Amino acid sequence: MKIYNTLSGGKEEFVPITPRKVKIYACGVTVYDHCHIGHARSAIVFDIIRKYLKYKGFDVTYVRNFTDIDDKIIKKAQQEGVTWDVVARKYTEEYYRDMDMLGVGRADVEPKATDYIPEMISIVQELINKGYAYESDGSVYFSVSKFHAYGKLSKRDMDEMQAGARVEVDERKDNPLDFALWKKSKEGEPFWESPWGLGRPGWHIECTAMSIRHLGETFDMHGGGADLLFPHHENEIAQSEAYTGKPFAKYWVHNGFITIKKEKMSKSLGNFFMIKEVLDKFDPEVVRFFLLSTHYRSPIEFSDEELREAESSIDRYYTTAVRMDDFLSQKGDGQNQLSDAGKMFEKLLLSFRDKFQEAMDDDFNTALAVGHIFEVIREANRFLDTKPSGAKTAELLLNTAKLLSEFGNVLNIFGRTPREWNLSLMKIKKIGISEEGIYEKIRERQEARLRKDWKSADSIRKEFEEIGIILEDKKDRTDWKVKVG
RNA sequence: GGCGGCGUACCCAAGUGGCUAAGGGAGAGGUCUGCAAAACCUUUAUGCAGCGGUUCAAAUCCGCUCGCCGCCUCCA
Repeated sequence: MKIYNTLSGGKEEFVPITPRKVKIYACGVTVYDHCHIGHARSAIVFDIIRKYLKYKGFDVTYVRNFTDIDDKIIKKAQQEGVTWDVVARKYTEEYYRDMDMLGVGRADVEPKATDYIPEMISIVQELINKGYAYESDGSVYFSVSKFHAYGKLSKRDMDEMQAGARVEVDERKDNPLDFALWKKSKEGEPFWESPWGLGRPGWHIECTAMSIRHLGETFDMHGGGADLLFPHHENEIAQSEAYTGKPFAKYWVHNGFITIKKEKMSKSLGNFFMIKEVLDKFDPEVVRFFLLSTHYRSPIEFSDEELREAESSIDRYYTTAVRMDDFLSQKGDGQNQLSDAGKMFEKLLLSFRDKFQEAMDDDFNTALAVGHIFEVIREANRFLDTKPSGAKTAELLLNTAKLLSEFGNVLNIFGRTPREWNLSLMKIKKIGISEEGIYEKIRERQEARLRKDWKSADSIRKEFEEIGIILEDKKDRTDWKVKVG
């Protein structure tokens, strides 16, 4: 399989350091505020990458950290008149709530920066000993000029960056590009004891400490949002490789941004949607599906309209699932031959696992994979339209359902029953009728239909339509579903 | 200024050298249906921002132009 590596700027054949094992470190969130949908994208992307690698048979160790001490947390704590750890705890809990609602799985290890202070201090000390870092007025800085490969990830030239002069000049630094490994704490700020006095870790050093501790000095994949590329990941590489003398992460994977009206969603622009407010209007599966319908490296435009389209797509799956379930719950008539249409469908079906994997093997092309899934769905519907029957057909449709759920498992979609999907839609769209109430009305309408009282039957259906429920008359019953899109 | 990306139908989107340019949504027509819905079929890009070039062959490679965006400062 091929993965795009930011370090090389191209797709590379994926070869794990240890055969069949993959070690992934993804940068998580700084717990100082609510999570927005951009955080969700990153979490979902790496969740799917991890799932697919497992599906392919790799033994995956996935680490995703929390930054629970930094300037923003301290600022927030001061604003709210609480201590930093209260803020960190509050937003960590909120992060978990959001992720649970979204259906994003936990990482195997979810370390917090402040649990690794001794490790960080010892790395910083070693960097000083090796001459890569220097102490200045109680803080410690990494000397960028000592690490000659600096800029290799973000493809930056140190001289040009200095010419850019957008870096804050700090008297205590030898070079404006040097970054803090350890920061002296000011009066009233949280602190830990260190050889350089009271202070706290710089932003980047935590990832070095935690990834090395849990994954080793060199590991397979390091990821995060594209905005972490510089300076965060560049600095991580510098301090980690200077410290160990070994290559840090082999593959660097960065997800693209979510945009609103073509602009990057960000806190500073104020154009962001919190995860919980999106989930107030859309089912979590819709959000996940939407994010997977565009390649993870591309920007993705976020809007209600796009989400409604995603909702319609998912509904198409569940509608087809009902048709397949209906067939499977029927008794076969003993006919044990597949029709010509069945044979053609069977042949086609057999090719789809390869197609799905081929798509995912190509830098996790979920958009293409989803396209293939909908081809299966169309073909399944087409086959069902031929009104097939028999045990062989049942077997074929069972295999179809299994295949779709196999793919769905990897992408974390299609995991529910059609009924669960519709009940969830009812809740989200705030349709004020119970499932019982629906069936009662359906029975009433059924009686009218038997009397051929089409007027009454149609008026009941009209009532349903007005509250957002669609009735489907079938051979032996009437089904209901929530109107989507 | 430096570095990077994008521009594919009405909308979203895959495709990065070679069969009829995936898939979803929307629209129109049809089949089915008491009528619907769903499903299926047909239809909506002789063309992939524009111009030029390389090639037997390009949406796909190269050059230029136009438009949009990102990073270079905390940021998923």
